[in-house]
Amino acid sequence: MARTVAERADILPLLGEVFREHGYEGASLAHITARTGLGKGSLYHFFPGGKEEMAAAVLAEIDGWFEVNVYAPLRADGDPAAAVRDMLARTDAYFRSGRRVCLVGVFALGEVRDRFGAAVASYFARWRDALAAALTRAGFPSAQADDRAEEAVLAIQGALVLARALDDPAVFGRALERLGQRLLDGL
Amino acid sequence: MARTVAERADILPLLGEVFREHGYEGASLAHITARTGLGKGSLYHFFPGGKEEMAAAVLAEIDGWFEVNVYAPLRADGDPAAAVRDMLARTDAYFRSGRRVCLVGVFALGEVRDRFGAAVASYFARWRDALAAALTRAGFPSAQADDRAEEAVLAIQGALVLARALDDPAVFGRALERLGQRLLDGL
DNA sequence: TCAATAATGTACCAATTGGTACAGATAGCG
DNA sequence: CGCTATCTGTACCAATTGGTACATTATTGA
Repeated sequence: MARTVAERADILPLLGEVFREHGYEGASLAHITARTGLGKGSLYHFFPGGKEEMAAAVLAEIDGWFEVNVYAPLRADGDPAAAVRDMLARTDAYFRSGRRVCLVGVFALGEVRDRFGAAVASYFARWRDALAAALTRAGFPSAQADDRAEEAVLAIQGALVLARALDDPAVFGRALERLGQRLLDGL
Repeated sequence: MARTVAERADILPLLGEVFREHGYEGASLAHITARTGLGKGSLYHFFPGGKEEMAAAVLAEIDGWFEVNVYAPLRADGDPAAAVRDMLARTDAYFRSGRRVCLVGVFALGEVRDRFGAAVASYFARWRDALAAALTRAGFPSAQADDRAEEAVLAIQGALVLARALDDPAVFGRALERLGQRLLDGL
């Protein structure tokens, strides 16, 4: 029988797309096999735990990507203003300028939040805290940094919801624009 | 056989809860019969169109509630500042101070958006436009009013996502607080 | 080359899905 | 009372759900 895929890691992005589009419950094995091109045999070989393990692996991969590309740079020494601008640019790229939905946000709203609650909470809490750390380094008092960071993380999620609801990705761009102007305002 | 319910309208709030908690796909007939206490017979008597008709009816009911209690007051003559404060109070009450999720937002993120796209888009567009109208009456230039209105609607949705993700309803209260302070700032 | 391991397709499973059909039961009304 | 329209439970349906079992095929390292 034909060998299809080399690495388990190769199919995580495909899996991510399926969960993003259909949510956890809606992502049926039929959808998954269709999108990944893998039969049940391969799927359950790579993920013996079934759908739950697939979703957990996808969450972990996303978490890792954000840790490396978004959170860590925010915490690192160096110009905090540049770090914030960088974060916005990477966020815009990741979410395809508002055309892509946030898997973690989708999971947060669904009943699956109970199953992956820790991963979901950690993703957002670390984003918020890393941003707050950058703002603190930039010179804001701790309370103000926390407040602005929470507002920014929340605005990104809201912008993704609204962009998709209105079918207008530009909403997302405008939200990031506002954050770029206001996050570091009043230093 | 026992008569259970008098009005079709009486079960819409129950249906709304089920869709809110499980999403469209996740809201199985089993969940629905359990929550409403109605058997399939009654359900399909009230909603011959099945789940789709149930979801549409719930969306219409929510839409109507917001039209009367939120959008119309924003558009009406009278003190725009008071209207905005009123909107925030009603929003806080409706979403149970962040403990309740927005059904329309949930639908917007899911694949059901394609099915109910018009209703979903209209809900958010009318909210944004009604708020922009109030801000314009308050004296803001049109462009600024539009920008602030979009930001506010988006912040409300984002706050609901973040509140649920972090399992911390207080996030929602803080977001509304910020909106109250900033929406009318700089007149 | 050849065994061991990794990968894969297929057939199968019980449970659940949304939905239909319909025979009863109930309620309101004259 | 009795008639009619409304309501409701039950049995049933084909399709799909997530998951298992297993024989077969590739690949790899010795």
